[in-house]
Amino acid sequence: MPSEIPKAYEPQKYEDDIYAAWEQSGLFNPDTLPGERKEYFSIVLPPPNVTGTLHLGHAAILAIEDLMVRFARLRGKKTLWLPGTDHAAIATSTKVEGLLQKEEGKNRHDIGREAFVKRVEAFAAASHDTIVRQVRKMGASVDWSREAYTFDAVRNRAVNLVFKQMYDDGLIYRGFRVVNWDPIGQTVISDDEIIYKETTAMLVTFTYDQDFPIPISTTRPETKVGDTAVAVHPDDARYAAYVGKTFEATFCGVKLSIKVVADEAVDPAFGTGAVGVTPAHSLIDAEIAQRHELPSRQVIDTDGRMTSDAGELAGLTTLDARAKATDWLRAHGLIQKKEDVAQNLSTAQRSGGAIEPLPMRQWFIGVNRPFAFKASTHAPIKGIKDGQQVTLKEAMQYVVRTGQVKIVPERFDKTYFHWIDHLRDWNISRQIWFGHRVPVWYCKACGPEHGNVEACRQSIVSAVPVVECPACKGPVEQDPDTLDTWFSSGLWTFSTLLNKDVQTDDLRAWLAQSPDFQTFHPTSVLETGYDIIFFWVARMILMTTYAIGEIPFETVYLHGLVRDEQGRKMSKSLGNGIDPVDMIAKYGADATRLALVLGSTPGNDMKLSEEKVAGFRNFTNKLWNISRFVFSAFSRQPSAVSKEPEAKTLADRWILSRFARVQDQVTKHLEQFEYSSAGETLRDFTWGDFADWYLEIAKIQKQNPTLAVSTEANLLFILSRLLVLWHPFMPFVTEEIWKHVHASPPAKGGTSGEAGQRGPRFLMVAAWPEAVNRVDEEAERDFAKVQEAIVDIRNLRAANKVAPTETVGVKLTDAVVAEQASIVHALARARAKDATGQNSVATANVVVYLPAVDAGKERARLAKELDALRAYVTATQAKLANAEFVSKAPVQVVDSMRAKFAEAQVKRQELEKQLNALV
RNA sequence: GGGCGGCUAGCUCAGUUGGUUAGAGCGUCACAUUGACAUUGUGAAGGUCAGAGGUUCGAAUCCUCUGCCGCCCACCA
Repeated sequence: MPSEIPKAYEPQKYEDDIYAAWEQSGLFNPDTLPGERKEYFSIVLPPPNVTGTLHLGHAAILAIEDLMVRFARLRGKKTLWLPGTDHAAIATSTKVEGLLQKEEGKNRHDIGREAFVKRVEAFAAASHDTIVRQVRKMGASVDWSREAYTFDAVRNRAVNLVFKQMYDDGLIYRGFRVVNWDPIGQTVISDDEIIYKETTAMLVTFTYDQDFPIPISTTRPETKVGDTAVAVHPDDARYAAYVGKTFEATFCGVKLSIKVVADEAVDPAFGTGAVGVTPAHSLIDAEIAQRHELPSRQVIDTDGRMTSDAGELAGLTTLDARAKATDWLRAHGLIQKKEDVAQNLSTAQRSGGAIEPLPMRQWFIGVNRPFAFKASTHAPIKGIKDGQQVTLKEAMQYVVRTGQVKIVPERFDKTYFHWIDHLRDWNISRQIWFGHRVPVWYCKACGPEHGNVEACRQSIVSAVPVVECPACKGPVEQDPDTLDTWFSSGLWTFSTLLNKDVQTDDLRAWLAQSPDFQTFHPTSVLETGYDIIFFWVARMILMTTYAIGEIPFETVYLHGLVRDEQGRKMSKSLGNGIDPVDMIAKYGADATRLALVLGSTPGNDMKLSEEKVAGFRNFTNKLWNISRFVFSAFSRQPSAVSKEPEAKTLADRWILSRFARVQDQVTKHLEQFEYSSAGETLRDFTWGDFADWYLEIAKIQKQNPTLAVSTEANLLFILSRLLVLWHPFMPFVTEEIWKHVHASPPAKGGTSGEAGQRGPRFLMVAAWPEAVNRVDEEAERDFAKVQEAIVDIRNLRAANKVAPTETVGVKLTDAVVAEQASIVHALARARAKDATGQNSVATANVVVYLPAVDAGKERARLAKELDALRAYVTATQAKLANAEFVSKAPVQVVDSMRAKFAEAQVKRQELEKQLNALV
């Protein structure tokens, strides 16, 4: 009953119950959505790390995606938002290792692989519940019945199948090369997991020994015991005489055999223009070495210590060795120069360890290797034929270039292509224990690791566990490495849609037997922060186009990162984080969501402050009170409740016109991913037009018996539709108010009757309002004048410049009916006070009359603009008519002149029409 | 070194194909308010749209250059 609606909206009272009711209703599940839904809309939740807690990045993802999803659902689409969590191999492993060290002073090797993995899994399971609870708090309408995990049995099978397929296609290979070794995490990492840190380093210029003719510069003297060459630029005259020669030198007790080679990679202007080449410990040097067939000598091991090949430096850490090597050089008088230089130190994203390039045998995905493309029969990529030879790089570029995958905002296309251009083969094996194990087995008895029986030379790659060597029936052991976590994430859009009950070793057959996949793939939108465009977005495109011949999603929507008031990234260590969980507790999920969506545009970072959230809490309360007024101020006659809107007064015409316009704009904005604009349009209408103006007018209109019913009908009409429009932005408060919209009015005598349901019980499955053609420009113009007049009157009255009985005029067009006079009149009275501070009871005579004065201003403006245009048209006409000019000007110039001219002509005609309408 | 973005009111930001007098929220100030809401209402002040040049009848918007801030990529050893 209206009188029972509390004065202020307290989100904490309602949110949990509403969410529980939604969840119970089955409406999150597309299979149990009401009505016939032909089109689908699907989106996967970027799986939060299972060990994490909800931060503002997640909150932004949830707010925006829930907005997309609820909009789609309200528009009658078969809508799936699929949740899940990410095992985040390295991140989780590192975290648990840290805890283990802290709590028990042990490392993972102390407790062994099996025990360690168990521990990680226990930890993951516990924190999984936390993050999932927090996702619910945000109001996310995800289908929990389909929840997936990147490291569960189904996803593991998918990973193994794709691995095998890639191996069979020659895309996955095992190679021995210089990789990024993280000595702290004790694993290799991919190029994308490196973070560069600005540091200063000592650049030392020296020669290996007294007899060596070419000085070189380095910041890492200790690695020079592994040098096998000195490279110079081919055009460098200083060293031309030495190129091709080999010199013997002894450095720190190591006998070096240094060949001088010429290579384009060397910058002759840097340092001495000569580079000591260390093939084993520098990627660039390894490439030089490959070009010149130079030998490689490893002098650093996986613990970051010098190997026994490092002569006097053997056994030292790299830092100690660096000091010792420098001392050695000084002692031998070989140093020519020492200077500080700025340097970008490579560190591991997760462990922070300084990356040590080491030559190792690892698994890679070859991005430049051609393979026979296998097209999808379900949703084929346009333009790549079945069997066509393509590379992964080409496929990744192709789907974006042809617009089959659209990136919003568009400018990230460039970032994406730039990344692909520089992409090297992707190192997918990791030496950590937590993660999808590389599905490769080696024969213990006769495999390449232990013998050289011909039949066993190949690794045994299999999607299903291998128990014995197919060749010799001997025992096998699985590759100890695990896969990069992004390998499994890359399959996410389709691996989450696989039917877990199907047993098959053929991925395509599996997909064919998975109804969810058939219905919901490719997904409609992938929404995430731009910071993981390479890690995730690009990898999904790579994996999905390759593995199933489909695009993973049609649109990529990249939101900006949420920063604090000083523009810093939110982080725990800085202590500057606004905790969304706190915000929800304090201001409600709706306010938190609004603060994250309004005032932020895709791809641009946003700053968030608590004040902003508080501001939107005020708005949720405003909407609540608007509803409270509408429900309580009227008798709620059934006749009004079920009535269509009726424009009896100017104010009615105006508000219905404005609403029709707003409804249309909001729908368009949402369709175009302009969420902030959609929300702002709605807020301005709701607060500014509807609450501040129409509600005030409604108070007056309802006193007029001939207007009471239609006014109520209009209020209810707009309010109920506003709730639908607002629902994707703030689902909780709108859902709560919705209950009142459809509650029956109190029966005569005071007892409330049976709830007379009209429309669906849940707002979340109400119908998105149909577009209506009710825009009434005349009413909008007239009402604007009334508003202006009212404001003028108030100001004049406030300044006591108008006597209480003075007449103030406002001109309206002929559609004005008698009611308008009283409306304007009453509003002026309500807001005016005389100079003594007393409410002025004496009525200001506000009369609506019809002098044609106020068109003057606008006419003058239009005339001015028109004059300018006319002058232009005349001048251009002359120019274009001038054959001499045209013959001199290039064709394009003349064409663009003509186009502009035509445009100006159209514009001129429009203006003339407008002007004539005013006269 | 290469690329991308930003610079609009005190603060945070909109500004959608170039077009009336450049907008919103917060903040500030003034006024109002017993009846939907003080989590309120009305109004005001506050902007040479970073700078310079160009295209145009007309530029915050398009082009060129410059400055400052930020991000991404590369990694000169």
